[in-house]
Amino acid sequence: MAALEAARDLLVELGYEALSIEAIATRAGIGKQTIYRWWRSKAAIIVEAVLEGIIDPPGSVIIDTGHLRADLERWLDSVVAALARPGGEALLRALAVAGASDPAATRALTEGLSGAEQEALLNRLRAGRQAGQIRADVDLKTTADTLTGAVVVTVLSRAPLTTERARKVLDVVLNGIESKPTDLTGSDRGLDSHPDARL
Amino acid sequence: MAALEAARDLLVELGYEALSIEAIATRAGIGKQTIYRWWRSKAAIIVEAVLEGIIDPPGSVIIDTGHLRADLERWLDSVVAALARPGGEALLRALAVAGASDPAATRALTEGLSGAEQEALLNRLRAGRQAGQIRADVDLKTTADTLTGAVVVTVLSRAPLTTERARKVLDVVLNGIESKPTDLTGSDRGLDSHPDARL
Amino acid sequence: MAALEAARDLLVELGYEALSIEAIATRAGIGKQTIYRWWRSKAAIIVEAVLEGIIDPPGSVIIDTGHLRADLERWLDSVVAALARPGGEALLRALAVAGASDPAATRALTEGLSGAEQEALLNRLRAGRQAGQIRADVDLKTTADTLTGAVVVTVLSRAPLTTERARKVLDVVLNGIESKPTDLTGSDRGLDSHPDARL
Amino acid sequence: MAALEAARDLLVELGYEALSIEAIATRAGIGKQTIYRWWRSKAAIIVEAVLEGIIDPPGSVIIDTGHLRADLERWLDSVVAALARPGGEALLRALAVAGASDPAATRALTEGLSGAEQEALLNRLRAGRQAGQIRADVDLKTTADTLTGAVVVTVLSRAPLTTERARKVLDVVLNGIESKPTDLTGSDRGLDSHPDARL
DNA sequence: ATATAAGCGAGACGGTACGTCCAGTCTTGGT
DNA sequence: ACCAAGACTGGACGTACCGTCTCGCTTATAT
Repeated sequence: MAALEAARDLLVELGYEALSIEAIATRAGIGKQTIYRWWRSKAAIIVEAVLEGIIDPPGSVIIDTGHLRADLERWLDSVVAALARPGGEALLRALAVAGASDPAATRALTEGLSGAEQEALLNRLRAGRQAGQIRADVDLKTTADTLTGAVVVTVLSRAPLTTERARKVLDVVLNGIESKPTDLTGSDRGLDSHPDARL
Repeated sequence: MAALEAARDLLVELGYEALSIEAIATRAGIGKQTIYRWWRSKAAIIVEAVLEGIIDPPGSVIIDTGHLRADLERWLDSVVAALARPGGEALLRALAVAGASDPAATRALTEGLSGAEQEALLNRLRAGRQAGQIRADVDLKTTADTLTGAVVVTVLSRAPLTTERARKVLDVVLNGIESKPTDLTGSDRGLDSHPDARL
Repeated sequence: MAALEAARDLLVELGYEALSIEAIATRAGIGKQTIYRWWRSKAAIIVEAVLEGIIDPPGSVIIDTGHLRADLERWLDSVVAALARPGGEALLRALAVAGASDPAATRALTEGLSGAEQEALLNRLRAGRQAGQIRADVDLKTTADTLTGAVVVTVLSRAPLTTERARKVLDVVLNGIESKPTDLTGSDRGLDSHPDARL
Repeated sequence: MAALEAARDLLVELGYEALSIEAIATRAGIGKQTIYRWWRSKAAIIVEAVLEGIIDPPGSVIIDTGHLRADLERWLDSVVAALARPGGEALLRALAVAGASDPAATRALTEGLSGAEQEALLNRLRAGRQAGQIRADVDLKTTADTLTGAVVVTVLSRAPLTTERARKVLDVVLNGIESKPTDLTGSDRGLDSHPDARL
């Protein structure tokens, strides 16, 4: 649909707030009414553009090599890379605003976008649990949300989202922060052969 | 300032997007120009109202009883309670939108609001580290962001933020998700030497 | 058009300067943009209202009974009567201001309004010339302007425009002021040869 | 007063409508309140500037050489010249608008400006009547108003005010337009040795 | 093959809010 | 004590969009 492509272009040029339905219609060379016939709001247009892949979302890659930490690192790296593309962070912010403004958009996004993205992440975590890499009593949904939450907050607060930061987040989520007084041998520390894991 | 109180009231009544500077001026019984003289944007008004305490942010209580987990539970409970107040979640969403719309607002919020809130949280974490309750190599800033991030995404995605959910988040962050003490054989550790583990 | 009627009413109530486009739109129950779509300025609205007859201009009646002086007297009387109507003088002043403010309005008024009004007057004068009642070398356009000019200045200077005053103007224009028939000696004519008489 | 000079400058630069009291105060380097202390309105400022000679009015010269027509021609020429100066016509229009907007300004102008200007013209006409050059029953005030009225209307209608036009006006007012059937000898025509009198 | 209708572009419409300018009043601080 | 400086409420400016509403002009079916 020309409207979605026009919306994408204008979103990049102007940002979400300055984006107007009128401008989308004009740019797309279609009537305003046609837009209203298909979408309820500005947020709905952007959401659909994302879900339809016209705006390519800050996609990420989740694979399963059997090594949980490595896979999650790879995933976080791909997220960082996706957001580092021009307009990547702006798009995530736009989606956040669209979601905050419109409950329907929120639902569509969490079901659609996260339905692809988060589900893949969850699957990897489930596999990790089955492989005994993840404690059985951990809530995997919470884990996924915690990981993405750290990313979202970083972007919303306009802090630079670097690979290092991603590593630190991963370290917290994988290892927790509590010191284990019962495990002074550092049995699992030795296994952590990544000296830069918490740079 | 009457403007800030009017902004607060209208924010609760209408939400951030529907909030207009004209309405704030009318409600406050002041001239529109006066608002423009003091604030650059709608976001700036809300930010100042929050920082000045006219809008009381979803504030929280952080105390130090020496028991880290209990203190963090108490803190998260207070956050949940604050957001459960009428307009609490809407306010957080409004702040997120304000921050996403206006870089200056982002900075002011992260420095001001988190400067009080997050700093207190960080202090508690530092105390915990000194007390040996937190691993020395953990990045405390990341920890704080991860905790708040989980809260923020939950609210932004309009999922119910319950005490249970808060407990689960805390469990992940405190304990991590990796199973360790029961798995001293390092069954999956062999993979750790994958050369591409941190690509 | 509702806008023109609203403009007319408000012009009478408030006067030209206090008249606002916003008030016209509100009174007419139309959007402000609609007004801007059709007219460039406040002056243009008033001008069109006059030309369309929504505001009926201080119209006058010019007939041809063959008796020049009587016809002009009748015309002037009708002008006086028209201006004596409530808002009549105010309207003329408003038109003067509109014309003074906006060159386009000036043109429209002189071509449109005077195009009807002045043309009729000119026609009567032409008929008078053909009938030998008016000197052949008199510039009729100048004559018409002189008559209306006397009326306009009177109104602009807020002097009472009475039938008596109209009669006096007519006397000047019809007869001239120079005493002639009784002064055939040309007592002051000797000066006529002054070389600088028309510097 | 600096305010009057600032008003004059801004009047030339911007025109009457675009002239603002705020701009006058700023330009004059004085407080707005000071202006309101001395003048009631924008019109009042302009009027006083004219009356005080800060804005020099389209002044004219009326002399008495004994030759009525020549003197009036000379006067009209000086009026034409004054209005031909840059901003001359604009000033007259501004005064017309000021007068139309503000009754007090009208009075001040007609008493002040015309008190100098018109009085001199009236005096010349009175002298002409005493010399028998003007019919005894002519209303001299009306005559003066008719002459100035023709000038004012010409300027307001944005028609070019030329010497030729002034001559034609003078011809009408001096000679009248009616042909004199009882004076076929053309006694007074011969005296009119100005072949270009009605160009 | 022609009539009917459905979808579309275009854009006018009544509105709301924008951000700016100025009116006219009031307060403050320096001379 | 005055006055420049300028903040204040109020209100109009002219613009941008909103979401609704006709308009004609395609196309595309259904008679």
